[in-house]
Amino acid sequence: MDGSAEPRIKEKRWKIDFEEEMIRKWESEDWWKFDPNSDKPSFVIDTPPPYPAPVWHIGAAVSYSMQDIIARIHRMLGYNVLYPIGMDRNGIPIEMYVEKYEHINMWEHDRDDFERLCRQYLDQWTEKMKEIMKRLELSGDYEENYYQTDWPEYRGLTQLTFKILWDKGLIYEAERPNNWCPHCKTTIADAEIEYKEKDGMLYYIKYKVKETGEDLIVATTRPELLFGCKAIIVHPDDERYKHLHGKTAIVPLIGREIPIIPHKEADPEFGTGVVHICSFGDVNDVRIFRELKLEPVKVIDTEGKLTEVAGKYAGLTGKEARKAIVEDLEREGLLVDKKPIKHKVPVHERCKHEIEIIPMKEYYLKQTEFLDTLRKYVEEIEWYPEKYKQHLLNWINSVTVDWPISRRRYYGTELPIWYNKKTGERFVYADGKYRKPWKELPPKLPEGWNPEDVEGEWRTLDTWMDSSISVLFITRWMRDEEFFKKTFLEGTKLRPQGYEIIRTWLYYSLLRVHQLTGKRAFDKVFINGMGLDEKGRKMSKSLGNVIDPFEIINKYGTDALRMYIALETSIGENYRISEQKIQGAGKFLTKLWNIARFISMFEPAEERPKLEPTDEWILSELNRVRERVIQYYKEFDFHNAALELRKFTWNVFADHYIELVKRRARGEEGFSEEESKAARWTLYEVLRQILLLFAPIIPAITDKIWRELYDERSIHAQEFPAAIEGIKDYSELTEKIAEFNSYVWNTKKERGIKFYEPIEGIEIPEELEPFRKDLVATHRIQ
RNA sequence: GGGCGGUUAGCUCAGCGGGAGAGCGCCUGCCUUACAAGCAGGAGGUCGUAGGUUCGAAACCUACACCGCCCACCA
Repeated sequence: MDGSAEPRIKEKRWKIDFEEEMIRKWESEDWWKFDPNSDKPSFVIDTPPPYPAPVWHIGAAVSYSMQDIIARIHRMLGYNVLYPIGMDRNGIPIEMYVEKYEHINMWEHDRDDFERLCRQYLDQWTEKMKEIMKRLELSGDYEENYYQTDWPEYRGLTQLTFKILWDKGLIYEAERPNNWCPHCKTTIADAEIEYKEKDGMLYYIKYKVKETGEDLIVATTRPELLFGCKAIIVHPDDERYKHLHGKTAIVPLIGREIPIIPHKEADPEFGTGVVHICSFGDVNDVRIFRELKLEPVKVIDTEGKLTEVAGKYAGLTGKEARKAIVEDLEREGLLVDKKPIKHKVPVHERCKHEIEIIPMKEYYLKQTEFLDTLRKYVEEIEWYPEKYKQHLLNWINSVTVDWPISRRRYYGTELPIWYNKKTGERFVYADGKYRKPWKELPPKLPEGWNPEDVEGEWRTLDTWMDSSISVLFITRWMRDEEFFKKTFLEGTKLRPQGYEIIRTWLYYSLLRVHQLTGKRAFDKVFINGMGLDEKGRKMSKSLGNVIDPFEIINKYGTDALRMYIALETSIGENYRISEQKIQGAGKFLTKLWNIARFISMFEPAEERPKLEPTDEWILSELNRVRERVIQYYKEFDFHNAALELRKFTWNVFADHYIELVKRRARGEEGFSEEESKAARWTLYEVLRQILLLFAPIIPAITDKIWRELYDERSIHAQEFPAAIEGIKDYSELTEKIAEFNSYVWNTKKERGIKFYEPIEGIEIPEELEPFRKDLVATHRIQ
């Protein structure tokens, strides 16, 4: 009989509409859920909770797609995968947004109402964000294991960790010079600082030496800080100034007498080689003040304005003061020179405003004493790719001071502290329930405290205090012992994230989880690269090269985007996003669809028939590919898996095997029913395995075909296929077969014979003898 | 200043001790009843520069140049 019929797959090509159809189907299914009762090993993915925003960056879409590929791979490898979707909603960005668009000032607005406004916008965006994530085919848990970092349940846990660490003596309060953002009006940690190259002016200012009366020229970019000047340093070996060691300098304008000290931090090559040490121009000043036990002077206040120590300049902003002071110095002949200079200034990564170093009373979390343990953890973790291990080590090695964790902001988790105004005592209380100390009392007060005298803390915690325990939250630490054991204690824990938050999210997570549980937070860390534009530049609003993921998805579909991701991005490398490439990757979907459509014309053979050598060849080649692909998957290398699979599917299976068995499958050219059945069985089997192996990367198209041809139950509920047993291994001959086919096609072309017309005088090489019948039929060799 | 990564076909990149490769683009011929978003064929590179190790180097070593990123106390 003729084994072919009308194809069961009707549409001529894969349509984007099918993606939405699949996504809707998945929503009502359960294969993506973590099953607490399963005996399978747990695999926990501590996905980065995105910060909700009205639009999403294509780079983020790519990163999250990669995480989803990893999740799907592990389900199909036989793991019980916990893949929660979370939203990070605490912190400055939403506050700044509300201030801008509601035209209000946070400090002048009622706090309750301000928080309500924050929540209102966040809720709106959170829903939008979930929609985007679903449309990206992210198979995370949006239900039972969904979370938000501003949930009472989450914030309550953060407060509980504060209390635990407080009781352990790891948190303390101190007044120290801190990074202060005058724009956000809060202290920030070193990890939140970045450096920006700026044009500045280097001013050469005349100091006097008291003992000798000579001039001493100091070069500085910030003359307004001279009110905080407490010392002059010169390099110990600098011949020009050796005679001044131990002498006294007089600060211009204010006449303060300060010591001249030899110190190796002064670079003889820079400026005049003379440095004035002021509170506080930079971390160097902080260090030298501490080293020399100098008493700091507060020159800049929390508003970024000069304090009363600046006399007539008090109340001016730093910039205004600088201008006025420079003018005055110039008038009095104290300014000898000024030169433009390019220098890097520290800015707050959130708002990009220059930070000041100001002594503030804040709470600190001890971290320096844990660095050795963290270094050990870093070595134990499996890194994908390995090279980012060094990034974290570099950061750990640069940590020298404890982490300031209190923030002067509103939308965050408050420090769970109450103060007794009468006695000055402090009460730290938390039990897992979220409380706002500035508006409510704890369930109990220390003995002898009168509620009338109690004042609650208003400050919030650094948002990294919340997000750094995400892995504990999702594994239900302190909330569900059994779940925690099954996931955190017994499971494999993966942290996938971008490299830009290695020193924050990853570092703080390792630190905090260790402090709280004594355990290493993760077994594996996967660092994804960053999306650049076609020319290799960062995407930014100012360059106007930002791509909206929805533009791409509406045009080419999510599967095409994901195929592009797998094909084009090496693990951990930055990648260039170009529409052309996404379009190119999408071509494979059409090809795969048509392969399936072609195969769907045939009756599937239920039982495995006796196979022909050509069938054994493609199956043995498939066995090899299958093994390599699964190995790649285990190493998170879906890039090479995709390349391998595409090559096999397109350039071996479609181009050669399908061509070789077309006629046999149809039962033409005198092939027997048994022989035809063998071809049909093999076609279905190879496609089945290709679909399974491709499913994590292109989930919609593979599932659509799967359901049409194989099983109504989703392909994503399946495991990867096993090797095919009991066949002769012809995989060594793949090259030879391809070469022979090319040779015949070439010859026909040279002789002007159409591909489907017969040809004479072609010898079949001896080693291809087993495939003679299929070769003869395919090429119509006479 | 320190560290890491890179420099291979027009573009993007893989290869990391014995045949210089892929995708996209380009050229030529084909509507061969799965697929023209396809099929078949083809052009194109002294593998950044200079040394060295080796029977043999794009790959290993050294130096240099250029590019990118990270860290750091340029006041």
